Amino acid sequence: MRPRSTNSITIKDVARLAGASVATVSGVINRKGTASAGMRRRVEAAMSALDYQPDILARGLKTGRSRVIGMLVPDVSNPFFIEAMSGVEETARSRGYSVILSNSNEDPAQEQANLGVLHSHRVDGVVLASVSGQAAFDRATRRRFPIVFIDRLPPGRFAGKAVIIDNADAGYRAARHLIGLGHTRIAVIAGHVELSLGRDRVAGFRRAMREARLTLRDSYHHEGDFLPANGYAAGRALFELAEPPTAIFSCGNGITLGLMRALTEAGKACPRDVSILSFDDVPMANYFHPQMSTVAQPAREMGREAMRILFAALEPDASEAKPARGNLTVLQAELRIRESTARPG
Amino acid sequence: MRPRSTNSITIKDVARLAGASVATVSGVINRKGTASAGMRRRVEAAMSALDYQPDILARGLKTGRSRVIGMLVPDVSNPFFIEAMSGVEETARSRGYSVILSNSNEDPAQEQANLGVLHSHRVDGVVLASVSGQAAFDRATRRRFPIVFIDRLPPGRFAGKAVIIDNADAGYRAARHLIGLGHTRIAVIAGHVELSLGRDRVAGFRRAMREARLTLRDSYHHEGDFLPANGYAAGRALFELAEPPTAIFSCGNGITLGLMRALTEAGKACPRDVSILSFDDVPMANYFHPQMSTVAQPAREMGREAMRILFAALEPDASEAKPARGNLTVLQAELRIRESTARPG
DNA sequence: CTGTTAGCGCCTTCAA
DNA sequence: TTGAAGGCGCTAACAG
Repeated sequence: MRPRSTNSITIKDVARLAGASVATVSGVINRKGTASAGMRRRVEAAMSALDYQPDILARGLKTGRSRVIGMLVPDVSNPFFIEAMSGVEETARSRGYSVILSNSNEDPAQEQANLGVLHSHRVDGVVLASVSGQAAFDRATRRRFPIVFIDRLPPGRFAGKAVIIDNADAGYRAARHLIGLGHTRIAVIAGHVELSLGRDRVAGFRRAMREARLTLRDSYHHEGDFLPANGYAAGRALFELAEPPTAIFSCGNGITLGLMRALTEAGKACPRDVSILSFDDVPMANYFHPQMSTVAQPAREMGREAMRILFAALEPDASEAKPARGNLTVLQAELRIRESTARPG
Repeated sequence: MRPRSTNSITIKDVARLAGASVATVSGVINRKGTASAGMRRRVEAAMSALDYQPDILARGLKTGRSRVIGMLVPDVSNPFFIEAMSGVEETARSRGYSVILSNSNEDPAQEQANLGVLHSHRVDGVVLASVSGQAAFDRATRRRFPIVFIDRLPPGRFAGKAVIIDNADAGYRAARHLIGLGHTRIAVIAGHVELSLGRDRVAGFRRAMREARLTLRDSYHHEGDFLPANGYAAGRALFELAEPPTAIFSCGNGITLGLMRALTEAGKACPRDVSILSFDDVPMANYFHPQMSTVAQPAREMGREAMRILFAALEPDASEAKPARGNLTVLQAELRIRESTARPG
């Protein structure tokens, strides 16, 4: 066995240099306030002289807490998850935690495996954007670390904690905006309708249509996943219609990308020929043309909130304990109207 | 002290259920091949029955290896780093390692702090896109974990490992492309010229200009950082010139974003009024207009390569040991010509 | 106020 | 082929 690198300095080295015992050193590290001022100063001097860093692994072995939390997302290149991750990381670090980022590649098996790895690392908690809701949740439950779901709710009965947005409302308001502009031929490109988030967006959308006594023709309704390919295929089909829609609601940023390409290839212009309302506000997209009108999810805030909930479970005694809300934290999406939506030609 | 969650199952539980000793179980976990076939089967059955996951922290304490590597970048929302990180994560996972992602926010102090945290977590190695080259490297050296630098080279004498691209060549080819198109009034918006990567891009660019007997006017040369604000400011200045450039070389994707906004506000069209050649190929950008001609860095490959180098240092005996190259791995950028560059009006 | 010490879960000699 | 025991660095009793 290869020993730990020999020049790694331990609490013993600090104790020796400071002329104290390891317990004393440990005490000042953890601010137990049980050491005299003089002693504390000597210990602190020794620590910085040696450039000592406590071994969190060893500490974790003793305390049962690793000070690491895991974040597991389906797609690390999706700006939405990046933004959420950024919120998680920022909040975690402010409390002295680190984040292991894990990618499930939209693959349930991968998700299972990664959950196992996170367990192996004894993460104190996990923020999970799940691919395969139910299964993951069952296993996760057994594994016994707190999980906060984000963005996607596991199907079926769900008793865990989650931070999501009100997708039905978001879909509803999206439709209202388009309808208010005067559109009647409105299409929707949905993502995974097996996921509640996918279903809800469409449901809210349909409700607004119904209220306005508008019908959503079958040919104006596409389903699939959240990837550009889906948006592209749907866009092509839509633009080839004898009577194409004058407005399209795209349920995800990936879908929108594919849709934009289809639009270009069809020789159409947005919003002149067709209005496009997208989900997810991708900062970068606002530098290009047309600047997208979007239903913006507070991604970073979702990450922060998920961490707050996790901490509440991890450190129930922490001062800023939140009043115990329900298990579901529902954030509101926000309509951001820019250039891509306009009155019908 | 709160004990480790009581239902966490250990190697002892597995040994008991399998009717073996912990040493035997440890042997089959680590494939030492020292247990009988029957025993091995019993142990494996017990492990899966109990859904046992070895405690990597405890293992690390013993072996001195955490099976975690750290990745520290200046800006997690920059697609370039995301892409690189993705390559790192993928390669790490394939070898049984996890990745702690850390954000220095372009702040040297933050970088120092995070390096300390990573050390505390006893990461086996670090992939670092450094903000403050020299200082970070000094401290890092003392900390004694292998570091592979990526993208940015620390200034001054540098003896560590790094994966970068040939920035001078990239700048050279960028200029050649614009010159070949017939442009003579060519501007460049540089990033941090304190960083070698920033300097080199401009140097290569200038060389090509010189060779073509073209001059780079002072008013056509802007410096700053890699953020959109810089691109925006430079763009405004450029477009207000009595004789504005017909082509602009932007040294980073962030710069390009700001530049595009300035372009729009100036009422100009690309490439009709001005050609724009950008650094960094951001996949998303190709769905918008105009599709960007770019000098594409192999970001994901840089991440992968950095991990390979790290593994070579971590596990020198691994079969796929690379022939010992120098410390610097230089990848080539690739010119991807799309719509944003054309012959001058 | 400070020192001694028993483990946390695991891996690895060393004996049997 | 298997079992017993020590110790990695740290924290928290418990003694002094």
